[in-house]
Amino acid sequence: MGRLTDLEAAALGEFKRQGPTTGYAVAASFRASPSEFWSGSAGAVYPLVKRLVERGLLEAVPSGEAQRERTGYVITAQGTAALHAWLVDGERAGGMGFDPLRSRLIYFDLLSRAECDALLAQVRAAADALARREIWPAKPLSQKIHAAWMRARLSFLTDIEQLFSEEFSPD
Amino acid sequence: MGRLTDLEAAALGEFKRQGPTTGYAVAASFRASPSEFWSGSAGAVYPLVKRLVERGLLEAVPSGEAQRERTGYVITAQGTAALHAWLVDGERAGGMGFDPLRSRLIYFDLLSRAECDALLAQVRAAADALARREIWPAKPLSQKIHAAWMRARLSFLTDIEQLFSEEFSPD
DNA sequence: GGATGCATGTAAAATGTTACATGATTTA
DNA sequence: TAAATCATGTAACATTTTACATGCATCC
Repeated sequence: MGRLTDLEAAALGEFKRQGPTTGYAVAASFRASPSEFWSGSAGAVYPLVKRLVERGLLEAVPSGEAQRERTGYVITAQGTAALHAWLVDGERAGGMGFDPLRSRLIYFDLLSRAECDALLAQVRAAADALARREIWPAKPLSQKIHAAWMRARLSFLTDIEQLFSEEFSPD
Repeated sequence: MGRLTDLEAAALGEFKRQGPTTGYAVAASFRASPSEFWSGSAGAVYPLVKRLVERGLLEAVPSGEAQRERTGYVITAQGTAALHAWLVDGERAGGMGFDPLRSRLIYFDLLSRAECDALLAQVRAAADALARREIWPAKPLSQKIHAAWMRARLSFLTDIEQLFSEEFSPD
């Protein structure tokens, strides 16, 4: 048993979504993510797929007559159940997660105003670029979720800029 | 050389903030974080401190006459430089990070409307609780940053609820 | 014919989790 | 005096990164 890690769940989700597909394709999906959190490295994905097969959550499908080395996998009923349990886990879904800017802001008092301004400007530029980015899978709803996230992130940035300009200004 | 990981940087930041202090105290700070990302487990922190000392970023301070076993550490000039470099790294600061709800929403089509509503309700309850939470360190600015983040997260949630109610309603 | 992409994997190293183990001190 | 907190650490295990290695197929 044991709960799925986020990576395991995401991999199962991709196998579910993409039907019988390869570890390579799932790794590529991870690499295509706008989040730095999903490296999609071979060293992470292939052993992961192996473990999921051993645990009965994924199943290899026999390749008809393969001209090229290639193993397709599908999610099993057990795998779907495990993925579903991960999906509806409200406790974990309600966590704060990780944000690389938020982590830094805690120590913002070690920066000068100029450094702080420069940092926020770079983050805003990155956020603008991410907001414009087409995400994968190219489904309208996914794009809307991404847009909603980026909107929230930009409004956070605006609040922070406001907060810091007050902080630095003489009062 | 090598860039600092986020955990290394956060540890250095805490040693910097708390002055000569123990690994135990820094671990406790991590555990006090509202984010599930900072476990503050002994097995993570003590080996980390050891590595940071070996790399010359942290330095043990001789304890006067210690009644209890206890090693205090301070950040070195090199450590401060490394922490600073991490802080102003706009490229990393501009990343999307990890959000446990966002990760799940990608696979939202595997859920029924009722499950989806239940999940979002739980996440909203968690976000409300987090928004009210006093964070550590109890500095007004930290609290304001936390509040700004939670505001952004709640506005994201509202957008998502709106989006999904449109998605589920017959059109 | 060479670059790129598809496809799989491993090996070494680093990192982190979980659980255990110890013992002093402080508080109720 | 019992429980909680301070304080340090290790051992086994799981996971992930980085880098290497291979070979086929396709595109230019």
